[in-house]
Amino acid sequence: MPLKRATGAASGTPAPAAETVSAVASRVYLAVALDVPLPGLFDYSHDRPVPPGVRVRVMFGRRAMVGMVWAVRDAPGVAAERVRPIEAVLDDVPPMPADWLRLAEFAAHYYHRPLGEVLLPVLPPSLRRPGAYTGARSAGGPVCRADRRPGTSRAARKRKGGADAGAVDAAAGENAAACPAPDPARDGEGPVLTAAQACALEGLQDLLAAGSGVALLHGVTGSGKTELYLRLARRVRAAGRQVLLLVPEINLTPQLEHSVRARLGDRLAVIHSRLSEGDRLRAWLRASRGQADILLGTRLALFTPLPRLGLIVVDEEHDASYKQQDGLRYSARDLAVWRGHDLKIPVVLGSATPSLETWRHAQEGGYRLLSLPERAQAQPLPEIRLVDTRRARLEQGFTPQLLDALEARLAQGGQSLVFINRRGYAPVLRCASCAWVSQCRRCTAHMVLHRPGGRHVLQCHHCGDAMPVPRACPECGDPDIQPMGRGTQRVEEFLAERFPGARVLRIDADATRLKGSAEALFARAHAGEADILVGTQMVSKGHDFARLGLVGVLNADAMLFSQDFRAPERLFAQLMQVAGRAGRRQGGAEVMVQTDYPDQAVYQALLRHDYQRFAAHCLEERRDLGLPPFSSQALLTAQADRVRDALDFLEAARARARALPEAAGVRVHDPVPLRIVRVARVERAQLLFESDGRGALHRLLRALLPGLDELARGVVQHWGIEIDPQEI
DNA sequence: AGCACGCCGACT
DNA sequence: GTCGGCGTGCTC
Repeated sequence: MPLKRATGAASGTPAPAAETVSAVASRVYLAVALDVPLPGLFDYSHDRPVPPGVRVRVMFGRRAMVGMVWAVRDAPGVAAERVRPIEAVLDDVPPMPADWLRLAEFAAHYYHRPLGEVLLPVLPPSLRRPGAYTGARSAGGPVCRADRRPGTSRAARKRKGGADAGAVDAAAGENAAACPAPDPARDGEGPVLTAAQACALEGLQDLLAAGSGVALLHGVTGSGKTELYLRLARRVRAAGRQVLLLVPEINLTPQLEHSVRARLGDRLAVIHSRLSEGDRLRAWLRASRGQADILLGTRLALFTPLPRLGLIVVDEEHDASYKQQDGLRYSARDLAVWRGHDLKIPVVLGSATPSLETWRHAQEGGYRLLSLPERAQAQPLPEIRLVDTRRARLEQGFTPQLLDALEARLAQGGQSLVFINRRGYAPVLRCASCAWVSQCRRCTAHMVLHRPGGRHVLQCHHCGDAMPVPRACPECGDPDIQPMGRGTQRVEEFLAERFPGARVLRIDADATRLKGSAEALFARAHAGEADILVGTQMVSKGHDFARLGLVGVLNADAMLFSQDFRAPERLFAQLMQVAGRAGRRQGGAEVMVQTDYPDQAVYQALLRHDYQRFAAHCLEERRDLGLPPFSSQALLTAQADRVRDALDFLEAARARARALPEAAGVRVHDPVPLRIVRVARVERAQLLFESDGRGALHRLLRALLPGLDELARGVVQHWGIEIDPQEI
């Protein structure tokens, strides 16, 4: 053991000489998880054991990193001379609790990623940057950000002096736990429940009484699911426990935050990725110390330590946003169910159109099914009409029927929503005389025409590349280049021209890019400051627009013929959801879906608002084809300069997989290029693994994946594994 | 993933 | 003569 190093290395943590001496005698090794894409843990030496779940600063190669202690060992797993000392033990927050560590361990194992890639990225950013720690305790506030401006860090250091409060960090959680302080004045029960709500609430309370289990709250749009969440939350809190309330999108937090505050008071914290670092850390600390009773947030909020967690609610559980699309590709909904099971606490999944995975569990009795078949305020569901576009004379994509309906609503002073799931002005620009189209230089995709405030720009939605619109065709010089098709901007422009008196408001990712603008736009929509809303799926979720009486859907068919076997399910959910925006407060609402294929099963089910039959139909199909939820899938993805290399790698991986004894019972499909082969000059391909049993699939991956790096070397830039992929 | 080292082309 | 291109190799 390198004695010399023990004294020399203590630069970060000055310790009295005597302590150093005794420390050397009891040198230990800490297995540390680091956020690097390498398997396993890394051993560092230290003078005394440190409990798992404590952050440490270490040197890794040439850079300083924040890692998390996972275990204490008496001997290193690598040659002793390679082991370096811990630079500093970061004690600004208490060790991460055991249940949190279990959750992360499960996620790492299930998604086949190293522990460090789970443990660290899910922490607030200021807790994982090596420079952010100054030794100042983070009690009560924005912490020690030494890497920021000197002024800030001085403030932090000043805080440290007075704040011996920080020394009781660990105790703070328990203190708060002992005295939940709900405001009795605000603890009213809220509106009178419908019979169905009362019945569902009873079921949910049984679940609470039982202490654990999963319930699916299947309620049509406007049936008052939120009201039930609030009542449950109130009960859970009264029992001294915390509630985690997950929503799919950031845009849905303000509305729910408002409801929660109004009914349950201010012991609420909100966590999502658009928060500033300071706000995110403060919310995280409040929740993890038990100072907040309700934590409301998007998928990343799932990884907040909650010492008194008593209930998890996943609203709109079917929503694809719960699946993280980069880094660790976890499903927050699935992990929420796991966390609930692990903690033996109830989990409530809510949706008007549950995912087929969840629906099957509910059908087979694994989840308790609670239904709200009617709207809470006695409003009928909107009447849905399919408008056949095959024989219609379209004006800018609109049928005369839809235009008439818009006009009629305007005359009545009602609000309408035109839904088109395509942002920008036009999806492609085309030359009238030659074959030129606005192709992205770096992707196998068209560049989309955008007209922000009258300026014209071509923009690639896949790589973000932008360029000015050419005045004439770059190929043949013809000045006649035309936008083809339409997106939200063009629809907005058309409607403003067509209905000069109407106030048209567009809400999409472009209009809400700036911080706070989404909230402002939604506020205007809610306040009735718009007669016609034009929007993408962003407007279709969760919002409760009081005067909205008409929904028109353009271009729904685009989703109909996707390669993805989940496309019909998603289209149905999407349409049910957007239809559900209409007529929540008053009757006579209508939804018009323009389509070339009115006979398709999806549309027919939609007409009848018949989720159950549609789900049964889909499940039958899935069962016949051996698709999820009747099988488990994993996707091996590869990226290379040329798709040929990616395919070759996947082919080799497939050959290797098939040679393994673990391949029994696992279907290994053919490698295929992705539909959009090239994005940002990188070409992609994938290989699907499928198995009727989850265990067999994971055993094969466990045997296969460790060898793939070797196979990939020099052939592909990157490869990855995605468990339970949502898009294929 | 970073971040080094390491060998071959166009510039102050 | 150097700055710098990114190939490949390592990180407890």
